[in-house]
Amino acid sequence: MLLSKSCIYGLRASLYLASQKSEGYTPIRKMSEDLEISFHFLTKIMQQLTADELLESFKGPNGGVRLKKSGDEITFMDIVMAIDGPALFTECALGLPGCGVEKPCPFHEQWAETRDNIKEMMEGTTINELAIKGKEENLRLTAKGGFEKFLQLE
Amino acid sequence: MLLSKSCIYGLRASLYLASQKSEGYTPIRKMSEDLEISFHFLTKIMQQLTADELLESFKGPNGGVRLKKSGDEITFMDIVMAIDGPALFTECALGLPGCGVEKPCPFHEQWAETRDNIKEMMEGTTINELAIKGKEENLRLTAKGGFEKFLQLE
DNA sequence: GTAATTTAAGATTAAATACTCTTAATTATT
DNA sequence: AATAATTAAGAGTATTTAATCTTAAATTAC
Repeated sequence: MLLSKSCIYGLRASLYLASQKSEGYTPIRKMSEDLEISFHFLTKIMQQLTADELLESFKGPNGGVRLKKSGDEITFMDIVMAIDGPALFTECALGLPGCGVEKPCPFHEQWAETRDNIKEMMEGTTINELAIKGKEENLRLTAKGGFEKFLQLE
Repeated sequence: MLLSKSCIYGLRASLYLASQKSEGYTPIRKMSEDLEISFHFLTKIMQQLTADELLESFKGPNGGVRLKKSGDEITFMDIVMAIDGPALFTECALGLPGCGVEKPCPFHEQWAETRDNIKEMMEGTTINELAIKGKEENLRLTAKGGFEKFLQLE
């Protein structure tokens, strides 16, 4: 699996937040229901993103979480790094410690090129870009429902 | 993590076998010592590759495992598919079931392109190619030692 | 200031992956 | 035939990841 479950949920939740019209906070309970993710598990993931300054949170009635910066300034990679960390982009595909240009494994060359492609793709993709695409084409963020399900009416 | 530990060990062991000069069987015990992989765990992985017809085995004295085909005909992808299966190349990066051209997620386009690159790279890399490179440049298959450690003298 | 709403944090449980141990089956050597 | 060397297979344990439960802290509204 490329990304952990936590990371996948964090990405879905970030797209959800980027698609919200209102500037206000969105309660995690509502997100967990819309996205069909366990509330407590999602809460932990939102805490990680909040600790990493990608989100900000507010306690109490009308509280919740929201993006701390514009969705244009948050990349797919930002979320991946915050939750899964850099391992995917630094570690040897054959699991050898310290594999790199100085002490490569036989597969290093191929993997270094490929993972740089993955990296560039993730760095070049913003969550706003994905959220806009999702809204325009009514794409999915859950097993079933379309995107419109998440658009906050005001 | 891109590949499971089992898959990583399976790949290292396959490169090891591809680098052997002799046509004979190599005992898993010896491989496990050279590659610093637990004997029983490696045995299970070798069983998987044998069941998938990538290796063949022989019991008893002078027994062991060896490549069933030439290392030129076994790709990196063959080993990955035998051990980790196709999930990496078929599943949605956001974990949505049934994500594809008909019912895509917002990230589908980017991921489909990237994973096709990974796929092509793995399909286009043979274990012989990597074994030869490893021998010529004395690269590593373990945390410490160089490749020469594995070359069977005869 | 009390109750309701919400995130934060820690403890616990469940499931998946990684690894180990034991026994059985096969083959070669003597 | 007996012994040793080896893979096969299944059961068992440990570690990691995923998910749940409980309590605390902050904030709002009445």
